[in-house]
Amino acid sequence: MHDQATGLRKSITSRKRRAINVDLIAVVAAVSDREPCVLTVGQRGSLPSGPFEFSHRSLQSGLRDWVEQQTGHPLGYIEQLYTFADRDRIGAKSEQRNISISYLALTRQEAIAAPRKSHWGSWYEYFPWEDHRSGAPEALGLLRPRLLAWAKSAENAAARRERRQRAAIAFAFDDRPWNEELALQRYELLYEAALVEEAGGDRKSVPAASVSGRAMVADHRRILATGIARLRSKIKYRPVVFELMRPTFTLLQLQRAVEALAGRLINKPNFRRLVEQQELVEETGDTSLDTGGRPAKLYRFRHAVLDERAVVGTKLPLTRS
Amino acid sequence: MHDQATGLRKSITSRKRRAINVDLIAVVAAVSDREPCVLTVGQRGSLPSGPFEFSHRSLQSGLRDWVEQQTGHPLGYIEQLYTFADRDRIGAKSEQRNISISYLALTRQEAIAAPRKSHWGSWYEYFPWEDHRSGAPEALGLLRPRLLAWAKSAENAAARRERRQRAAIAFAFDDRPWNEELALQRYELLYEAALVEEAGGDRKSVPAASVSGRAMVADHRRILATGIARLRSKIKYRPVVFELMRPTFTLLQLQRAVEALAGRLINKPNFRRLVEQQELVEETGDTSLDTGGRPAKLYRFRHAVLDERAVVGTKLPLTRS
DNA sequence: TCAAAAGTGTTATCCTTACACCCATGT
DNA sequence: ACATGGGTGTAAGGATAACACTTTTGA
Repeated sequence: MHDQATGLRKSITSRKRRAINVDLIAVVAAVSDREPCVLTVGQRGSLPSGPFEFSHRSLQSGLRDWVEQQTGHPLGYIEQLYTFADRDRIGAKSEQRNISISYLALTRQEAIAAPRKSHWGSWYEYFPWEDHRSGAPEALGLLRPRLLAWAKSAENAAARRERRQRAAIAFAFDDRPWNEELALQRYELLYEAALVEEAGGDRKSVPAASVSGRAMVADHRRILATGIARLRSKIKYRPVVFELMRPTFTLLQLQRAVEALAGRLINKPNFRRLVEQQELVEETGDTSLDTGGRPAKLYRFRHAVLDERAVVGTKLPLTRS
Repeated sequence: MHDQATGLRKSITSRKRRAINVDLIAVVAAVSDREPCVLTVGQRGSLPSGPFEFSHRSLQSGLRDWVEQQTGHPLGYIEQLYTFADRDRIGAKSEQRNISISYLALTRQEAIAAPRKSHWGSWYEYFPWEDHRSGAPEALGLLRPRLLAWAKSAENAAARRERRQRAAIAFAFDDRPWNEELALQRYELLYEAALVEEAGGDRKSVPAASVSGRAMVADHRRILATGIARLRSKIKYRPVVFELMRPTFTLLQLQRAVEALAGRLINKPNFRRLVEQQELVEETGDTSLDTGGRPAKLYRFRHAVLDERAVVGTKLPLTRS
């Protein structure tokens, strides 16, 4: 049933075989304990994906089918990320045009039915420089001189200054503030500077995986970076975190989840006020005892807010540091 | 050169003819004097569009090619809007799958080379309820009872309440604040309530065009609504208005442009402070005499801001009303 | 008793909003 | 003189950020 569309790839228009293939690809995110995770398939780190086919009722349902088939994981919240095209030369007589439509999906990790060959990995295995919850990560310090060297290696003064400035903004050099939403720009910069494996070139120029992060197949890591950046900006103005939470949770659990996504720490009292004042949650009446300290009130998401207003925000009270 | 890919549409996999067609479609926006405009082609109101083809170097360059070919208009700033799929039944033996990748493009109206069969029309011809610069528009008052009637006509009490509430939020009933960013939700609601021509059904249920707006081909008006909503939210946190301005401009001209896009009035002193304090512009040293009053300083956009920081905002100091 | 986490209160600061007012030009 | 638009100053109110502090449990 799933390969009705493959005939398309065999159509011939001239001497060269030409085909347009439409792929659906998903960044499936969850938060486990305090770690933000992404779902991959296979050994080499691929995001779940598959061709859009005639049997699919819609793009989203096609995506759901593929992810469920490849990982056994049903998807809840889905939003589109970006569509891009690549021209792959497969052989001398064959040229393939790939259109990839990428999505961000949010779930809870325990909702896994049958893991099959799928794997949950922390975001920060792929992007070690993105986790600032315990201060600036070591990877960032090790990347800094290499980025500066890359900037210096530009041809003329203008290009050097421009590279230097882009790196400084994205990676918060010279006492600039860290901006967690620039995850995509940072990956792109590292790619340009050939500091990640996917950029090709000689292996020796790429730092160890603990610094440059785990590579993924093709441009999947770039798509993951897109998803992370999107989610980090979205949690600030839409109540999407709740898609990642269990039905009931404590406020600190909620805070830890947001911190995991943002890769930064949040001021506790201010975060609680923000959440409560926006009426995003309501008490269940129960308390959780397994907190390690004083029992905490349990809350649930007030789904009604989605109807009540065009929600404007869950802004983050980030700590200055 | 442009029809190499059409062979794809003829590939046959079973008894039915099946084809996947990838279309590129553009919302091309400009601001003329005080009116936000969109570029259409043909008599019936179509957005410029065409199939993505093998000869195109990329999706964006394919889009540029089509728009330039159909309207004679070169594009500057482009951003992707959304990708969606539709299943069109063309005949008994033929089924067509259409994937449309939509874009928002910004230009200056005077940049037109040769208008051909293209036409600039005001946004508010298509969406008369969206222009609140002279207070709540008449169309809104006329749509209100029909939306309420639609809400009342739902099957059960829960559905009635839900429709009522959605309409109230989107259209600012019951003294709710008007939110210009909900342009898409408003169009979708009117479509659902069969108050726009595209929804089909009997013509009599649709109000006059001065109330329900000018229809467009297929789902083009929906795509236009998507573009408007995106632009209205984007001007608040990225300096994209400048793509629509002449190289030099007065601050009031800039303000009028933003007001045209937002469909709302802005407080003058606060707007000026905002723009200046964010260092988005610099004086040219010249002044404009054709203002009808005291000569105004001319400014130009400081392109450097794009490099200096990950620009966070041009928030709008909207007036309360 | 102490550690750990829950939870509250207060203050300084900045940004937004509203509004009042003066300036320079053409008719 | 006055209409039109350019341009500045200020003050109230709300949101944010920082931090000090109390409460309740388990070990």
